Amino acid sequence: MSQEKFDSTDLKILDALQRDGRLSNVDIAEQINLSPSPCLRRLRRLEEEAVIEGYKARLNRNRLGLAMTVFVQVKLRSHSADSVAGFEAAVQQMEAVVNAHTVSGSADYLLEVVVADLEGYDLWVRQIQQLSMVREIESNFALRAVKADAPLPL
Amino acid sequence: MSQEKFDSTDLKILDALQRDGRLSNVDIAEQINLSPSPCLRRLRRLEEEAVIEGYKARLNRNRLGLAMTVFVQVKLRSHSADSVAGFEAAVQQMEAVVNAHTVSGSADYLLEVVVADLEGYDLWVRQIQQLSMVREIESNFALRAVKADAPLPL
DNA sequence: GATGAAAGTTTCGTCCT
DNA sequence: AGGACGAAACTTTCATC
Repeated sequence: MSQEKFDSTDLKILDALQRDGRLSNVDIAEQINLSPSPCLRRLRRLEEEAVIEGYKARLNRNRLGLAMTVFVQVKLRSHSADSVAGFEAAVQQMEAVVNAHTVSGSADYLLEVVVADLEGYDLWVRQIQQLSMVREIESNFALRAVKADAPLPL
Repeated sequence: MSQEKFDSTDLKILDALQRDGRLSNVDIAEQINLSPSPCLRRLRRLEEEAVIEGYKARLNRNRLGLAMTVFVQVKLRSHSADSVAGFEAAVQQMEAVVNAHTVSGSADYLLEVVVADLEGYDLWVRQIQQLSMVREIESNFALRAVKADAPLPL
């Protein structure tokens, strides 16, 4: 499970791509002082082994009218398999939820919810409160992003 | 600030790219039933206007030995401009912090911290506790990801 | 906004060290 | 393992409708 399978060359490729996901193989190769052939072989291997899970464009939420990010702590009524599965399925269906983890501490889940405004948030809260397995939620509104989607420390 | 500047074609381009950041212009055009020329013009405009902030590879944290994600609530001793600026500069320097927001509620900041293991977490905690402006922290360990880095609801 | 052609890149198979 | 070469495919850019 650790990174023993990855040498420093692999890590350089991954680091380059997590900073600019549209780099071509030639550009990566140049950046890490390797010729394109072995660089492409490594890249394909990293993709096939799902070390690279995919690529995505980072969009500016504010510019898109999604001005409100809310972190929501959720406590369930019961931790039966049905409750857990039902809640998680519901969360996966909700497009406003962009991240969701089970967490240690007093809450069961921590969700990151993205909506346009307070009205959108109200609509979403009503949805989640209609889930019978939800006991309690606590919302913390993001006021300002200090650091967003930074690269992983490789 | 709202999305009045973006028509449904723009949104389709953005949605395609947030799901697959390596799509070529030709592929996007095909996917949204537009010819490549106007599609590329729109894409470049969206990049120049920073609606698209960048592109990144999504990496599998576990495969890279970064098995531990922790959400940390931080309270500052004071909210003077110096304290705030100092704390935020420190957070931006710390590679383990991949996300940081100021939030409403009892805490001042919510951080997402990525480390290899408990030892790495301990090292990071010591760093943050050495900052004089930090009054108190509360850590919630992510036990399992239910949804990670999902596309924005466009 | 669509089409088509030219120029430039990228990818990828193959072979060699 | 890394490096080199060439063919095929693709992308971008441009002119034109």
